[in-house]
Amino acid sequence: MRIVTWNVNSIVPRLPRVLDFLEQTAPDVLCLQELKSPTEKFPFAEVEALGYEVAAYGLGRWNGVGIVSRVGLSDVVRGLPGEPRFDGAAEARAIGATCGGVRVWSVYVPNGREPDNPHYAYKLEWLEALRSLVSSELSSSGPFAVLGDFNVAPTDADVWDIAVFAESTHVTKPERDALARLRDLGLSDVFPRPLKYDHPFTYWDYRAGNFPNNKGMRIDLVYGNAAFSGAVTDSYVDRNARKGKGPSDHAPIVVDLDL
DNA sequence: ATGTCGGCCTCGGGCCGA
Repeated sequence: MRIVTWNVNSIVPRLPRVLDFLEQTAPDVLCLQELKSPTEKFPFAEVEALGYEVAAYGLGRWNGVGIVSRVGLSDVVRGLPGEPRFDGAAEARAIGATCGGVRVWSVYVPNGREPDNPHYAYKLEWLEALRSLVSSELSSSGPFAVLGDFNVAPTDADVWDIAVFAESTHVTKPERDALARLRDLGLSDVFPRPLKYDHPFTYWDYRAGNFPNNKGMRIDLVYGNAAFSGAVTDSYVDRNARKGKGPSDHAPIVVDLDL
């Protein structure tokens, strides 16, 4: 089985690339983040024409997540139980489904903005809701994974220059501790291989030539339980999908499993 | 370079979010 996670930075302008990716890379399951589109505006017909089922969850112009599968799509859950709201509004940042016997969650963790911004406290609360969800879902021992844009770089090596992030979110101890608590539940970081350079960054800001200079971050992650991680045969960041005209600012992570 | 994208409101360009 091949499972992919990809923050596409808006599904509508990215659709040609997503369709091409589905044909070329042929994932069985594709977890999407940052649809930037309400559910009803998802391009269902174009994706379904390639033989996939779609579960999308979008509540407006921001956020939005989805799961695309050609190996079944059942027991869909939209949102995390007990998730916090931001500024009084619900946001579409998590969707779960069972695909080909694997329980999969596609997540788009809040950015946090700055450490003193209310969005940062919201981010930590959201990660705690994710921890509760994972804790409850791990009572079953089948293959399970949370994949997506975590907006946290787990270690200093996961940013191109830690000095640049001295006053920033994505690298603070509370954020990293939240990831550690997820791992403590029995998940492990399925660490992908890079296709180029020595570190598998997954995100490069559009500005200032960050991508050609490889000024990237590893903030898209695959956290799997033992049944999932033990079945992994390969994992890589498809940085080729970040190249050319009209890319997302994130690259997909491709995970192959003996499942 | 405060550097680039994308959505939205609204039809030119500003604002917000990342």
